[in-house]
Amino acid sequence: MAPFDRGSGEEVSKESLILEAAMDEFIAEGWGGARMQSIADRAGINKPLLHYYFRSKEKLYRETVYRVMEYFFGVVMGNVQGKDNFPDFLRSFIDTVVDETTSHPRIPLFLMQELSRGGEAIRSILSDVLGKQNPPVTEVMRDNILRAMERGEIRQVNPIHFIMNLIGSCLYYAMAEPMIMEIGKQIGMIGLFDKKAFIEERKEAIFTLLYHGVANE
Amino acid sequence: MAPFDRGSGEEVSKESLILEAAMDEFIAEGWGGARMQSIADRAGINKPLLHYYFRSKEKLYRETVYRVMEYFFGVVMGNVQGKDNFPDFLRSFIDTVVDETTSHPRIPLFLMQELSRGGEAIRSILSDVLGKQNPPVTEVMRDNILRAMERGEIRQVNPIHFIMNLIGSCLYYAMAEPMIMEIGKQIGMIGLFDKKAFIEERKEAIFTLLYHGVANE
DNA sequence: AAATGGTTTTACCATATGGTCAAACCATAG
DNA sequence: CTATGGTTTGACCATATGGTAAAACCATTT
Repeated sequence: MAPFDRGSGEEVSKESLILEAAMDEFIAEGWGGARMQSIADRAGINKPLLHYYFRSKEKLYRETVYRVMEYFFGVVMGNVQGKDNFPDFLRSFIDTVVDETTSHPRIPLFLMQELSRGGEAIRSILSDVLGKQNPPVTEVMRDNILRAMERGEIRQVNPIHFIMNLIGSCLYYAMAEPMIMEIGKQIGMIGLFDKKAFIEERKEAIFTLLYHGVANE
Repeated sequence: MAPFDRGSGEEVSKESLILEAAMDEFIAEGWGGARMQSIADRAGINKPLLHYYFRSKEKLYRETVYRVMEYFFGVVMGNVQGKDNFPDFLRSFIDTVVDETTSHPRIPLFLMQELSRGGEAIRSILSDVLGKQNPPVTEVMRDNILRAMERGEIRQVNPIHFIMNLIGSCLYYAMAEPMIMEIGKQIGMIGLFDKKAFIEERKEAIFTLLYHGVANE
């Protein structure tokens, strides 16, 4: 299911159509390169109608960022909460983020691109989105790590660094795929390429590395 | 030293000035949002002069991408080659990439942004840049990992996955700093903030996690 | 001094851009 | 049928964009 499908069967609301189109355009062209006309074209409508639904480019953009983050953090939350066992938690997070970003690689790239605009927007939106979850995913993750440390299951680590390593590892492939393929070819490490198998391998590799990295043997 | 300084003392060549300005602009606004006028302004020259030195926006852009990659891969190469001991190699790589990306966070964001345009350009440029190094950094890294595996110093791992986890971990903070700060605040994990100390902590955290992750205890 | 050749600037163009307005459309309610 | 109110459209505007032509500048050579 694509990020903005309202799910409810046949009819796709025009707003959703536009937001899907907007995301495609913004992610492909960047904020400054995105053209309202192109968004309209992608959505199969005309430009004035765009402005009818979303008054300005800025508003449409912010709404896009908001929905993307809400969607993404929602999915992660859904798969991560309730896992009170550290390996399960770790596996769920990795599986979710890797699967999600490889099937929608535009999402992390879009957010990164927004970060490269300075990060003001993302900061306020992030605080909005997290504020609406309770508890926020971020807290759930921190607590999982803290609890595992208390139980002596893992070494003492600073959760924020562990989380960064985890997220960085999970996002990198989807974001940098074209580079990875080139490097893989260069060093003869990627032969005939079965993407699905590679993704499974990837998830396993991340889990093994990070789990061994923190586990008290 | 900034990426494009020609180093040679007082005089800064006009090309370098322009490329610096171009990078600032492209990274802040994206390919489509970057304005030739802004680049000219940043460089303190006028627009026709821009076209005099770099015929078109496309050419200026490609040149920027090329130099950024050449610079970055060069720096990494310089610090990583000759480290035939695995922990040294790992430390050098982490130190280099973390320091480099935190002092020039625009670099990874710029490349990611280029990836979000589709990755065609980056693919061909990457193959160019790696082709001019001999051996290419990528091979040096792979070989370091393979040798450590042969020596039984580390577990059997797929080098390409290890490299991805390594790069992902090293890049993530610089790229996502505004998000991290927000999350850090949310989960009360970042107090009064000493950035320099945090960076050192970060490098240590990456090294410890990844080294324990692969080492044969 | 005159000529040369690289550099810099002024004035400009065709086109594309975000955005608007008023008219047209169209389903539903009275 | 007619009125209502949300939706859709064609025509349009002020402005900004990448790019160019040609003239002016200026240090060096002859």
